[in-house]
Amino acid sequence: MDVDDIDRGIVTALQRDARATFAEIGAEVGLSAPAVKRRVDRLVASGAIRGFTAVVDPAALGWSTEAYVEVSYSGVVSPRRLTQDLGALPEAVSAWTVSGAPDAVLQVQTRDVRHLEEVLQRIRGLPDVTGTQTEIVLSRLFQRAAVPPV
Amino acid sequence: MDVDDIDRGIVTALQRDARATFAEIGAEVGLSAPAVKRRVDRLVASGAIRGFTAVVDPAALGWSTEAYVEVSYSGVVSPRRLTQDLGALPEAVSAWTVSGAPDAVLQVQTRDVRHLEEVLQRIRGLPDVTGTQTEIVLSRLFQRAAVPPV
DNA sequence: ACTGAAAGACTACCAGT
DNA sequence: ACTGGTAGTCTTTCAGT
Repeated sequence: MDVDDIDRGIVTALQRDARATFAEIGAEVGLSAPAVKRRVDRLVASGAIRGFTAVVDPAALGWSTEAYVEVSYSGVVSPRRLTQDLGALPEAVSAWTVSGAPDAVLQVQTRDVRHLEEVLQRIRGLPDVTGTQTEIVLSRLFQRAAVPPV
Repeated sequence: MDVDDIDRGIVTALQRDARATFAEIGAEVGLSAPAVKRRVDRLVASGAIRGFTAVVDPAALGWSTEAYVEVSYSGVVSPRRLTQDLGALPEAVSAWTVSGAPDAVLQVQTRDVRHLEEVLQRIRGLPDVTGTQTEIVLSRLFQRAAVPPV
């Protein structure tokens, strides 16, 4: 599917405020509200837009500790298997494989350090996991949309 | 400010679909639409909800390469300074300080590996930066809301 | 792209605790 | 006083032309 400049403008507007009305977005990109809706529907259907979500302050909801955990496995582990095993952890926010030494990196959000410790024990208890290395986030400097605006 | 179970339910609903109507959210948590709107306004005003954003597939918009960059500085650098310097990079998605060796970790999204290389050179050119260590993301296993649902 | 019907948002006001 | 519900009005959305 091809994404043109108007589509990119719509995506930028929705990244800034996912609850903006179609009329507001239309005013920004020079389109009528129905035309915007059609494009948004198309972007969602094609998968370019995966969804719309609330950006939450974890601390305000009692989740004060965040960490990145590098997980090492013995032998070869498939991405599918990693997704299954690590995705089963409710505290896991995101996971990915990297070009470096660890087999996977995991971002976890926990209520406190004690809770983090408990999660780490659960990870180390997973089959074939040989070790973890954890970096606790001291402060989140900034956090913005995953795709730079046009 | 105190956040009760109904607030947590509203946040969960908005994390799942930030464009849900107040009536839909109300049906889920057992409240009328105006009552939901009042709570959402309060959650936004208090900062518990930072905003609403579209979740985008970077690859579909031509941003195919993602990496985590550990940045080392000479001497002591304040978080304010880090936010300023690293936040000035358009390709920077997020940055944070950690308990380990690097002074800051940076998540960057680029069009391709060549673009990433160019960003790394810009980072190494920042004042007092002594070095970087980069891990390219091979595959994103999963990505979910930053706060586990109730 | 325009129009009409349906749905949603928002404000004001009322009731119960 | 605080929290939620109801009603009325205005805007937005969406399926027809």
